[in-house]
Amino acid sequence: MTDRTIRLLLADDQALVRGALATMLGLEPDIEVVAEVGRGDDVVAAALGTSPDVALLDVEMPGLDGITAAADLRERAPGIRVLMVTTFGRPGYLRRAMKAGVAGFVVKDTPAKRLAAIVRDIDAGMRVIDPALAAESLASGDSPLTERETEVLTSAQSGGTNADIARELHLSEGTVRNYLSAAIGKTGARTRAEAVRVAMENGWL
Amino acid sequence: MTDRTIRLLLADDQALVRGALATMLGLEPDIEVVAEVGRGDDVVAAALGTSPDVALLDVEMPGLDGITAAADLRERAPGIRVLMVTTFGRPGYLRRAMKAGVAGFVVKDTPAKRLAAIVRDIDAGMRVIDPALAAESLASGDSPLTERETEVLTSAQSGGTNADIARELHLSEGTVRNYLSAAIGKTGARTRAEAVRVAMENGWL
DNA sequence: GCGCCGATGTGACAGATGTCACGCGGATGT
DNA sequence: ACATCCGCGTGACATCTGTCACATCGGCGC
Repeated sequence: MTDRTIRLLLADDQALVRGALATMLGLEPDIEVVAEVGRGDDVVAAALGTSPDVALLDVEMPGLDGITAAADLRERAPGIRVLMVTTFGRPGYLRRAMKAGVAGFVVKDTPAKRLAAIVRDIDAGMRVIDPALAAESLASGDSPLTERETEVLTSAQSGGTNADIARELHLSEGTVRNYLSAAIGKTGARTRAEAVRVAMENGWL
Repeated sequence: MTDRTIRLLLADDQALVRGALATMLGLEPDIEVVAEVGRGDDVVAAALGTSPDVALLDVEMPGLDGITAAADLRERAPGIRVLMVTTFGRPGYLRRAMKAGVAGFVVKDTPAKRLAAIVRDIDAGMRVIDPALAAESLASGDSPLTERETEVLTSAQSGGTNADIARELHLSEGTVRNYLSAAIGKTGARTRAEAVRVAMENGWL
């Protein structure tokens, strides 16, 4: 098991970051970057074609978000261990990522020097979770919002009126008002805009 | 002038990205990374202490945003040429960055291989502007919002009521309503939330 | 079965929001 | 000097929002 080369798949939508990470990790003698993709919906195909040991996925990607890509990967290529890397430490991301069966989750604040070590740990079968994020996740807990409330809040993000939201979700305007009122109450906000902000910050959307 | 080493200052709040860029650019024989900072308000001090030729600044940073940092740099150390690098191609950023006197502006979608070449061009006195961004900037034009309208919209981002905004900006509630009404009209929106979204997308905030 | 809860809806009401007309003063350009 | 624009404000008005009480219906647990 020692002296083996770790085959790595890299997925990040920002070419500059992707390239820089590839160069940096490629310098490690025991790591070989075998695939680089910039879209979430290219991940599975690249993985099947290059059979990496570890897949390093960004959460935010066009086409398909990293978490969904991770879930797909688990289904189509269960042997590949996934390490999620993300810009923002939204607690909701962590929860969803864990459900998708990822092996590790770190934020981009992690010192660059440590990344190679983390990749090795992941390859060795360890779980690596950013401790600050894990704490945040426990603190913020599960979403208190029901499915409908979440839908309504999501629809409210774009700034439409109750009538707009009602049309979009095929509900009556009064019902939309009720859900929004409930969501506002549960988030401790005083307006819909504030509720949207709070829910987003907690990863409930 | 040839065969000289380009001294580079790197500023990005994400340690992973910063480190990866430093490693990658450090591999170039004619580039030396002489300073790495993660906060906008550390840029000037680091620049004065290490006298770099080129400063590569991210727009989004805690403490002080990259554009303001670039303006400060221009004042305190006018010899240093600034290259802005950013995640999102908000047209407003480009305009403000140009006003701050930066020498180059590229998005993080730029292929990693090109970055070293761009740094060399910047050092050689060239201007490097992402062409897609430049076009977008022309298309979206200058902000139609007055200073006050912009302030009120900015304050409205957090989701507070008119009364909250009035308190924050020391205005009367009626005045806040007027500015918001004007901003809503100018952005073609129908609610404040929509106006905030439109203004953000156009880089007017 | 019975109770509870979430989804859905209605009606009513106070308060917030968006629009409009209008006023005043200061800065700026011609 | 004069017009014009912006900053700042007031008052009035229609509409939208947020809250509450209440009702129906379908699951789900016990």
